[in-house]
Amino acid sequence: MSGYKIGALAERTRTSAPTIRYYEQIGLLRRPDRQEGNQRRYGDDDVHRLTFIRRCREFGFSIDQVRTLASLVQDRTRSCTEARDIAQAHLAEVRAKLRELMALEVSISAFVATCDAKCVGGPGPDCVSLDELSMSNSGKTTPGCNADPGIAA
Amino acid sequence: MSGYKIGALAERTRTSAPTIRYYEQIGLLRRPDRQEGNQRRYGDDDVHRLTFIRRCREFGFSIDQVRTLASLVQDRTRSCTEARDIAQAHLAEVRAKLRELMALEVSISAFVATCDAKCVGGPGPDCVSLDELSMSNSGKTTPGCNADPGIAA
DNA sequence: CTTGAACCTCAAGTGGCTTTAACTCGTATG
DNA sequence: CATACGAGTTAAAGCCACTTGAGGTTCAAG
Repeated sequence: MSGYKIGALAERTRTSAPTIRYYEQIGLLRRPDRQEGNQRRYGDDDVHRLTFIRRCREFGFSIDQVRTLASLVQDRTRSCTEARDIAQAHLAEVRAKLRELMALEVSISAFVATCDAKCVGGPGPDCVSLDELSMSNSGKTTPGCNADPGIAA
Repeated sequence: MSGYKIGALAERTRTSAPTIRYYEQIGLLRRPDRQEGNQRRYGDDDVHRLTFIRRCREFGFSIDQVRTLASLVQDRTRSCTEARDIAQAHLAEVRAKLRELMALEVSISAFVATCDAKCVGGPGPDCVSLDELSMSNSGKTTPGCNADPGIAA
């Protein structure tokens, strides 16, 4: 009657069963009661907590950050400002990665454009686009790109 | 006289020595000659190839993609169009991730704003921002956010 | 000759799961 | 009642692209 099996919990939270077991293993989810036959049984509490966890993960928070955020939900005496600080730190990371990717977009689309311009008649030994990538020239990367892409994802 | 030791190669290509050994191990770099005493000796060819590899990696190409791109540099009969195709595929990935991150930025900054608005006087039991994340409501995520963030990085 | 930095190899750790293998359990049908 | 099948169980390995650590050797300077 009451209680979901792992498959039901997975479906409700758009998670996979192995992921749920993994979260249990790393202590992110509690170890649930077992029914006869050793199968896990979950309740609505678990649905809520896992929904929360998955949503945080979708937002790109690390497991460790999620761990902290989840503990804040429990402890109402801290909560909001601390959560905001974590979210703000994460926001800074997201924005940094965003800048990186935008620079990357410029570089790679420039590379593609160069290829198209120089090799119109198909492949040939005159192609220089690739060679330019192995030149240790002064900071300039792909022709037309002046952004430093930094370290990519 | 001629030949760089691994540290010199690392410095010239802004790589670490372990990474160079790792690239050798996975067959991305050739196995270099050894001097007396078993230390690796590299030449300018290696500097060029590794520069190329690192630049591709900075552009976010996977090791496998780099492997192909590097082989294209060797084989001039294919080269340009094939390289462009790889770059174009990668560009599509970068743009997809870019869209994801932009949606994420909106969601998280909305969350931070909610925290700031609702918990002006410091932490308290009235904070609801966190709770909203565990509600299994209809598609809406963080208040003020109507984008589907999808799967994060 | 001694020191200490740089080199060597091999193995394990990182994050966040996914996949595989080999097993048991629960239920529906013949 | 036998059996087939899906869903559950565990433990361990695999993924990516490195990084880190342990423990030993070589090289160049003083």
